[in-house]
Amino acid sequence: MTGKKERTREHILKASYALFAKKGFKQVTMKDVCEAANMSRGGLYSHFSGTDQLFEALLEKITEKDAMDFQGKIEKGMAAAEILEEALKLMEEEMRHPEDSLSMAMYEYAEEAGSDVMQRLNRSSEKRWKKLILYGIENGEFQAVDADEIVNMILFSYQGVRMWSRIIPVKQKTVHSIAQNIKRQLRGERK
Amino acid sequence: MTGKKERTREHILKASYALFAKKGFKQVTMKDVCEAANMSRGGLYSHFSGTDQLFEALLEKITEKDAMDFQGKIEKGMAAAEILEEALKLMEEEMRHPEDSLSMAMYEYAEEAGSDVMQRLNRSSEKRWKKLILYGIENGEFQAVDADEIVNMILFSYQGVRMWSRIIPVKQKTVHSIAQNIKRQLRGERK
DNA sequence: ATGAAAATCGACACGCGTGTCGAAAAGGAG
DNA sequence: CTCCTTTTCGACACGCGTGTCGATTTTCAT
Repeated sequence: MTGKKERTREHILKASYALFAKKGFKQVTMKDVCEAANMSRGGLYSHFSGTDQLFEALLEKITEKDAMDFQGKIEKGMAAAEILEEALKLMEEEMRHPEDSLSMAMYEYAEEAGSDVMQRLNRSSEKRWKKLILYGIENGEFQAVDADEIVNMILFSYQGVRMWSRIIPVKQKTVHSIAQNIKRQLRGERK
Repeated sequence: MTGKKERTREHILKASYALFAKKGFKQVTMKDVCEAANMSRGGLYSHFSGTDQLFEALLEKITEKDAMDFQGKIEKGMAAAEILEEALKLMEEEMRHPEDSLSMAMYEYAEEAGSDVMQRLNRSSEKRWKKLILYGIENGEFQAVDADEIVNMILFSYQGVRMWSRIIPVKQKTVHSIAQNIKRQLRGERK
């Protein structure tokens, strides 16, 4: 008996995800949301006071989901290289379907709402990746290059491609060669 | 005697550049522009029918300026590596002052107006860079790796950093190491 | 200097999204 | 089933940006 409120809240979040992914942040109005969720403006406002709060709730829900990701795999004893491989695959996949990702909405939101939330999010991404890389170094799978720098490189390259792939056709090959480049640097290869 | 119209047109473009750089595309209203240019709404509308047209005019003016850039230097016989160095320096500089660049506005504009303009712009960037790289290969300065791939890598990495640097603090070192990476790949170095 | 053409003004009506509020409906504990 | 609480509804007033238009001022060739 989760309560009606909780249930419609989930319903709204689910409905709005699709909207934000498709249209970005600013283009989405409360009117859009209530249409997508099949409810009235008044009803919607009693759950979320505006698109800002709605989007924040959405972000929270999503990030808490994949926060556990790396950590769990590390604890299971999976090889760092393998975890990396999976993560890169996932990112490549995301880039093939940019219209399903929130990256653009996140950018617009950060632009409007001030960068605090985004900086926090970014720091948490950095932390997760750094942990993975240090774990890999410990295991002797990765080379002891500057972990922070590599993390930055990974995150920025991907953010860039992810965002622009919504606008400019990005070739499979380009994405792939970025991934290769990352792997090569981590392995410390000289070829 | 360039004609009043021409002159105020330039004046408007100049005033709006600062606006677009600071606020992006969508946040800029015709009202903002006429305030910044010290003129009335009616007057402004007799020059530009809306922010779309205004921004397009601005883009055109800007891109035609640096279109000649590489070509001119190549013709002067400057070394490819030196041209590259200068271009990278310029980009690093731009990233230190993201609030003066139109990158965010360009992205928002593309998102709204459809990607045609942006794709055209991108193709022209690609062409310029490719020409430079081929020129470098011809001279024996660069290695004959896949030119298209490298160009893509350059453009995407920079776009990504450029945009996110408006939101997330980007360390000097990160930007620099991206540049290093590009140079290394072009030189075909193995270290 | 002068008058036709060009450029500018600012008030107007409009569309759209917002956030609120009292009435109506649905929920759910006993 | 009943009754109090929670949730939903949709109409309202508001703010803001838009694009237009006839009146007014400025420009510039003669």
